[in-house]
Amino acid sequence: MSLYSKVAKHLVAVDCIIFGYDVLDKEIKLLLLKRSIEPSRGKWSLAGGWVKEDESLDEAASRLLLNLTGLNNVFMEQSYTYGSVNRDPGARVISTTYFALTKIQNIDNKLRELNGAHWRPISSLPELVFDHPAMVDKALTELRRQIKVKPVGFELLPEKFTLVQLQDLYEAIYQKIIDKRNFRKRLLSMNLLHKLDEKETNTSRRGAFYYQFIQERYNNFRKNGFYFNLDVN
Amino acid sequence: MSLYSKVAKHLVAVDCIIFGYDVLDKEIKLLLLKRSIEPSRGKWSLAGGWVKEDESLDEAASRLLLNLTGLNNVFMEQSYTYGSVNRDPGARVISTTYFALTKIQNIDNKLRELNGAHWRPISSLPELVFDHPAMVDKALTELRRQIKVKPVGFELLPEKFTLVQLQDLYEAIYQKIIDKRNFRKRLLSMNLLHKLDEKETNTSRRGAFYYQFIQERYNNFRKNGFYFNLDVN
DNA sequence: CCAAAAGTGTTCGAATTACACCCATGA
DNA sequence: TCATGGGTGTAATTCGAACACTTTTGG
Repeated sequence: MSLYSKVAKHLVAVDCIIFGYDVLDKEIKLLLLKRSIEPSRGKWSLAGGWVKEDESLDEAASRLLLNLTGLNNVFMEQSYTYGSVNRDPGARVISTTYFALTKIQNIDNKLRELNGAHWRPISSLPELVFDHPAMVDKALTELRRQIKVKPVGFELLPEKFTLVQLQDLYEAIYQKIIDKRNFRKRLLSMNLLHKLDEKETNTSRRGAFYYQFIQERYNNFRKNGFYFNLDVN
Repeated sequence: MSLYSKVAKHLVAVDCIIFGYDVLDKEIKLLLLKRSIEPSRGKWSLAGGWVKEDESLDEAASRLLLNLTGLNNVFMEQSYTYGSVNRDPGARVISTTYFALTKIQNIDNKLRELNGAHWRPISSLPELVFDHPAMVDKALTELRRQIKVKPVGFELLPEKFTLVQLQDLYEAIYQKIIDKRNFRKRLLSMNLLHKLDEKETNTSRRGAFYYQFIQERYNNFRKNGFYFNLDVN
């Protein structure tokens, strides 16, 4: 510390943009909280917290997510660092955002409620504090970009899912209708999916087969890229 | 400040990955310095500095670039924030990187030399301190990604350039040979370039026509994207 | 007149898009 | 038996990739 004395130090926070996907109402949702402290107490915000002296930014983000949802080992990636002097009216705070993709049905709802966190669809978000709307925008843009190149979509679905559910997810993210036959053709040609014998029978009489992704191929795609381009300008 | 008392504060730095392109030897270069302070005094590093209390991260990065090169209003974009606890052996420092694209011939060489900064080709970088190699890698990946989607390549070229020079630049960035006819076809079909009457006559007897980009269309492309895909796997 | 770099079109194959009907099932 | 959502193939078009020769000019 002595080496770098006489230098300004800063409050550093981490804010998490936690995405979830609701298979039933086919909407991308964000996990949001009501602030319990001033400033802007009672307004909605992303899940945020301070970075401790002895933890990395990544660790801080994971800690926040764990405390809020009970989830560990979730897909999470740094998005952007917000450093305007007056972005937080309470003090000069520098904040790094992370976006996480979670399986909505896996989170610990006791923990969630204890923290006053709620899922809200991105199509009708409440008013967010500070520059949190910009944070959400940027993370969403990043999600749309990445989903073309990594199979991140699956992080949002349950372990077993139908092709219809998978397509619904992509349509929700792109906000665009996708041709069913072309979609299936592309996906199945990747040899990424394993068809199960089981059917999902709640949404239709006929039932739709469940699929799982083949873990090995999936990991490979995560590393080397995916190229599933639905070319949404 | 009082509102957020009792919270750890951090040293926050900015590091700039400053790219330049040398038309003559057709290489992408980085502007690097020898550290004048401990730790690692004498080793090479990116241009870095502390973030002041009353400036944003963006401002800090611009200030560093200005002090080092005399350049203002340069293409500069935040890349990533590095927050491992022990990344800097001297102290716990959180550092946000920015990458800048500069016209190598426009920088103030007096200032540059005064600061002990040198251009080094990315193909043979000296050993860099700390996690600076990772910072460079990430910025380079980002540059390669962006050049497909925004016409950022032009930021690295002089105002007037030949099609050969432009292609050389793309080849330097991609490390890949591009078909001359296809390259020109694509580029000219975008109506982005304006052919001048003047020729560059140093590199050939015949001479190659200079081009400029059409500012209006250029700005438009920067906003809305570009789709200049040379599809490098 | 020749060496050296600039400039210029066409063909082929692959990939993407558009598009409509049959199937299985429970009520 | 019928209403509902699940599942399937082919033809047309577009786009990207490959490829070689002519032009200009200073020495």
